[in-house]
Amino acid sequence: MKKERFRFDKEGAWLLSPDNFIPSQIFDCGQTFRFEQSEHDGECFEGVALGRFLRVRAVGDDILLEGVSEEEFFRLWYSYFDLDRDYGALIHSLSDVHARKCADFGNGIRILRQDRWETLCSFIVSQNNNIPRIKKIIDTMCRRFGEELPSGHYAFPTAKALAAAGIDAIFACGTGFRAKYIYDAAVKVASGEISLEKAGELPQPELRELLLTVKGVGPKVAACVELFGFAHCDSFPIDVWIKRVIDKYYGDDFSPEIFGKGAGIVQQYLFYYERNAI
DNA sequence: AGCCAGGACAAGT
DNA sequence: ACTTGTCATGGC
Repeated sequence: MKKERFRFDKEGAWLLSPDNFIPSQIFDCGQTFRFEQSEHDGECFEGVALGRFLRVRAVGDDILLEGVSEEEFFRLWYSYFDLDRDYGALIHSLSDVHARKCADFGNGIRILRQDRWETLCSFIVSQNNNIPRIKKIIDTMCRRFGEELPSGHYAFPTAKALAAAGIDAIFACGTGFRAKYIYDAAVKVASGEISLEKAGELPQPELRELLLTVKGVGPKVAACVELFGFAHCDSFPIDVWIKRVIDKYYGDDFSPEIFGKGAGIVQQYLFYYERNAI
């Protein structure tokens, strides 16, 4: 987005008539598990991201990030909301009919560039689970092992904190059989055996290989971590919903490549449409 | 009661 | 290289 489309005042940071930015679609499309709709005028979502409490309000055609300074906006949220990407151009470039229909339906979605550790841990929790329960489990883990913020909310627990907590304490958050997986990921990251910082430099195939060394991380979880944590927008997570989509609209010889560059983003349109428009 | 959920793993063909 | 049972838990 161009710079004249932002404004900063005592209320916070404003996105002035942003393109392809609908909070309910961004926060409620299954990419993040830490935001909830709240009671305010207009569409409003709040939650914790990047170690900070954030409230996002739609005011008319504009979006307000409450209490966010210009410095903080460009340091954290510009990248978090992927504001450099032209989603409109991507949508218009789609030649596949069904994908285009889904993209038009979910045209307010943006792929969040989330914290890598939080993304890895959250999508381990997600396996064979449903979104409301994933949110509940993650909320419990944050309350028990995350740092309390000035706002009274809780940050996502660090890998070090979860490694120190141990399997039993992680299990007690309701994680079930995933507790040992979360613990393994926490130990690998906390010990430095896996550096998520350095992993950002890796090309996608090598990053995939690295992620698969974590117990409980298979192709689907790895793809989600690549897409939502590492901005690899060609990574294409296939879960039970996308399997259904492939069976219904495409076929056995389906390949994400038919969507061209940015197939992972298209996947998100397909996912959102299948869950919300049917 | 049985099935499903943003799956992965181990054991068995 | 594929297929199948298992893994916790809660909601329907």
